[in-house]
Amino acid sequence: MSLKSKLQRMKGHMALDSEKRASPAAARAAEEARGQTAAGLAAEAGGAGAFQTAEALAKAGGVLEAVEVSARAGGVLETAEVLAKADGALEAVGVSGEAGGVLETAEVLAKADAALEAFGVSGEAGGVLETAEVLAKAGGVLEAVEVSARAGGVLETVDVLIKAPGAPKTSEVSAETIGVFVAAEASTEVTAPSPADAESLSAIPAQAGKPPIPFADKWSRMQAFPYFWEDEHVMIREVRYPIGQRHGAYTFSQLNEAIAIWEASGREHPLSAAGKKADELLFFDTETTGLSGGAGNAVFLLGYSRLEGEEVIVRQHFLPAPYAEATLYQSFLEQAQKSSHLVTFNGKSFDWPQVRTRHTLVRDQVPALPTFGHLDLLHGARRLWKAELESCRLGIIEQEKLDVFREDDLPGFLAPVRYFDFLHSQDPDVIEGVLRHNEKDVLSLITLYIHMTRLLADQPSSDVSVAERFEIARWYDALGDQETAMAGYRLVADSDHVWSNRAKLAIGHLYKKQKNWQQALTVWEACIASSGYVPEEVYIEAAKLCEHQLGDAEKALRYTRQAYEQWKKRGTLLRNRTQSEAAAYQKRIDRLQAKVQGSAAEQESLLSGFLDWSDEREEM
DNA sequence: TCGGGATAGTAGCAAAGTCA
DNA sequence: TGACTTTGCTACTATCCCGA
Repeated sequence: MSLKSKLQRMKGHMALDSEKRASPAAARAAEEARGQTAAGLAAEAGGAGAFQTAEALAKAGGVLEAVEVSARAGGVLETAEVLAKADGALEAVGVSGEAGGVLETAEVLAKADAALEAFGVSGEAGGVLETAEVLAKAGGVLEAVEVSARAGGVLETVDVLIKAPGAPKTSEVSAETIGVFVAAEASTEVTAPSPADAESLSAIPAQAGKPPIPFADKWSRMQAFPYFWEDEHVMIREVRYPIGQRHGAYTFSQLNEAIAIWEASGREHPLSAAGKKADELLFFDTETTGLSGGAGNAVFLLGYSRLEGEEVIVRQHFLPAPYAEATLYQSFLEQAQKSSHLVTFNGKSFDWPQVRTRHTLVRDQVPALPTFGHLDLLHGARRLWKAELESCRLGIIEQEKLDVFREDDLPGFLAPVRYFDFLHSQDPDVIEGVLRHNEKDVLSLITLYIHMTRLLADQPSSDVSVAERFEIARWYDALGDQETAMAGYRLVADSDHVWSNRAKLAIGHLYKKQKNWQQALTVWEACIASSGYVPEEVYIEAAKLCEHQLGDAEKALRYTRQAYEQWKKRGTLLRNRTQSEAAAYQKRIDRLQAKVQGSAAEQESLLSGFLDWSDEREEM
């Protein structure tokens, strides 16, 4: 049975009246039994007759009442077993779940091939984790994820499923899940609001001539309101934080300090915000329906945070239906144009190209995208922490560097699943996890920017590791800021860190660029004299300097031989490289040898000439 | 899974200097 | 004068790895 038909079956169960499923005779029995239930069975529930009564009720079609009674009587497991056989699975789990017997019930139902329904309802009853574990063992992995996603227990479920024997990889689950939902989305209509939901529409004041917003009260509770344009609407969620609010290691107000730091430093740097105001920086992140890029991949959420006065405002523009893209961009551009620079994490490669691609499809209807400046923090983060962190994903950096710890965060790979589910149900509860995930992302971008600024500006109060200091110096070196690079390298060179000699090598290179040959040689010779590991490059650089700038071929030969000996000892796994490098060493040695011998012969010749001349004098 | 930006490494070239 | 070496630059390629 396909997931879609299972879901429809599930809905069908919910809608079916139990009497219609029972025979007319059974319906009459149920009427009688229910009368008894209401009148007297509750009182008897604690007695030994509860189970039998429940069985009778179940057979008579009074499933719901039967479970309620037997659950109170403590006979949940047995009742559920009977009910499962009686095709009353869905209701049984619902009630027994509320009665606290979720795990046992689900186990029974899983065996009765009613896994999906069991999980759906028990998940909603709060027993997601346990149920998922049971279902995973019962082989209902994919269904477990699908339904638990609806029940809001995604993270735990996935965790359980990954650990379950024979479970597919997370990515496989999500890929298959996405596929299922894409198919479902293509073939189903948006669910009409129930009478209860219709009632909730009044939460947002009715606007003349505007269509009603499904689940308006839920949107309202999530601080989201509709934005109408050209007969369509998108939802805009807005959350405000006081500027003094802390997010991880810093308060938002420290963004102003970060900008002041760049102003004061006078340094040219790709991450510099010198000359900009805080509200010109848009900390931006999107959520999309996939990773593959191209026009088939829609951006359904444009989120950003921005300092505005004494507040940080998170604003999220959400696409409630695929046909409202023009409205999405119209609403976004109205706000975004107030800023001049995007600050993103991998946004140069991912987010912004996606936005550009999708905007192209509606460019005739909406304003052009502004030509933003763009600070992409990914590449800087990688420069600083590539050697130190297992990965430079934002989540890892948050934990290791920013003191930001997320609780109950929705994994990014489930965002498309949730979105397709939303398109199906229009229920904002389904998408809330994605909005909160995005909100955290755009807030963490502020914290990350403050942190990186403080490191790069080498603030006295910032706790910079030696490794970070070296990478920062290397960055300034690459940017041509020799003074800042030199200062950083010196601190590392003077430390007892393993990278001390790497820093000395770099300092020598800087002196060499400045044509300060003697200083370069002094640094490299200090490196050679050190007790730590000396890269061969240091010997070779010293040799080049001695040969070409200082005219000391003998010293150059000595350093080249030292480098070659060390290189031979160290060895290498790459055969071709070994041969070519060995040949290069030998060639250099031969050339220097010839030079040394030549100069010795020349000296001898000069000396002999002098002696000849002396002899001549003496002869005179 | 894929696109793309950044980085590192390499190749090619011209210019300058040195040397036989 | 030509061969060789280094330097500095540009262009290209390979690799990494991040986003949902």
